[in-house]
Amino acid sequence: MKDLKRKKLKARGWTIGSAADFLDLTAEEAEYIQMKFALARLLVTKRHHKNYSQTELANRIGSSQSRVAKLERGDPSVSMDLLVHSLFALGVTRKELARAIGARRGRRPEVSVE
Amino acid sequence: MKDLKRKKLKARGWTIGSAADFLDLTAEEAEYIQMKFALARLLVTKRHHKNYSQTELANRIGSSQSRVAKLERGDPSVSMDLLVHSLFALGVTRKELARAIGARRGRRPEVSVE
DNA sequence: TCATACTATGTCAGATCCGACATGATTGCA
DNA sequence: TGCAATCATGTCGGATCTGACATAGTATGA
Repeated sequence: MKDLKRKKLKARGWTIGSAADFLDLTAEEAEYIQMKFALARLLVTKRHHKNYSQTELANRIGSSQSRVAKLERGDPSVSMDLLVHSLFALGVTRKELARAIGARRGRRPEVSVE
Repeated sequence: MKDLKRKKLKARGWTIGSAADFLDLTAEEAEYIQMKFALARLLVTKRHHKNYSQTELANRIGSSQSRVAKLERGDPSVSMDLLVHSLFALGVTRKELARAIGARRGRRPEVSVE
C-alpha cells in the first residue's frame, strides 16, 4: 500500500461484475470506490427527488447527459471533484454529504427533499 | 448557479487573503472550498499524529513534498481525489472523513490517533 | 554565522479528466 | 409496430491535474 501511482493506473479500468469483486483491491482502493459509489447514489437520489432527467441535470450543471450517466455509475473516468461539484449544485449540504459518506452500505443515506 | 464551467475556471486561481474572502463566491463554490479545506486540515492532523514530515508522507503515497504542501494548503491545483486518496493511504476511515466534512469550522475534527 | 531539517511556491511535460457527440438499449405509449 | 423519452457506453480534442524539480523561506541547533 505504498505506491499510489500503481493503484491509480490499475483502477482506471476496474472490472466490477458481482458484489464481491473488491477482493483484489487494497483497503485503500475499496474505501475510495465505496465513497465514490456513496456519492453517486446520493446524486441519483437527489435527482429523482427533483424529478430531473439526466439531460435536465446535465444542463443545470453545465455538462452532458452522458457524463451524468457516468457520474451516477461511479465510472472510473469521473472524479470525485465533479461528483461533489454536481451534488452541491443540486443543493446538497456538506452535512448530507458527510452522512452519505459515513453511512454503511445497505442503510439508505437518509436524504431530505429540500 | 447554472454554469459549472464558469465557476471552475474562476476558481482556478482564487485569491484567499483574509478570512472574509469568500464573499464573491457562490454558495456552491464556498461549500466546495470549505470541504476541501476540511480534508486538508484532516491530512495535516493525521500526518502530525504519525510524526511524518511532508517528504515522508510524499514517499508513502508516491508523490512529492511539494505536492503534499499544496494538498495541505488546499491549493487550487490539487483535486479532492488526491486528497481523499492520500487520507485513505494514511489509514483514515470513511467515518472520520465524514466527520471532518460535516463538522462546522472551529470545532476540531475530533480525530483518533489510530 | 553555518548547516540541517522542514515547508512553501513556481514551472513544466505527460497523464488524466472533461464536455460533446454518436450510437445502442430499454421502456412506455399511441 | 412506430415513436419519443430516458439512460448507457465509446470516443476524441482540449482542459486540467500530477509528479518532479528548482528554489526560496523559516526555524533550530552548533
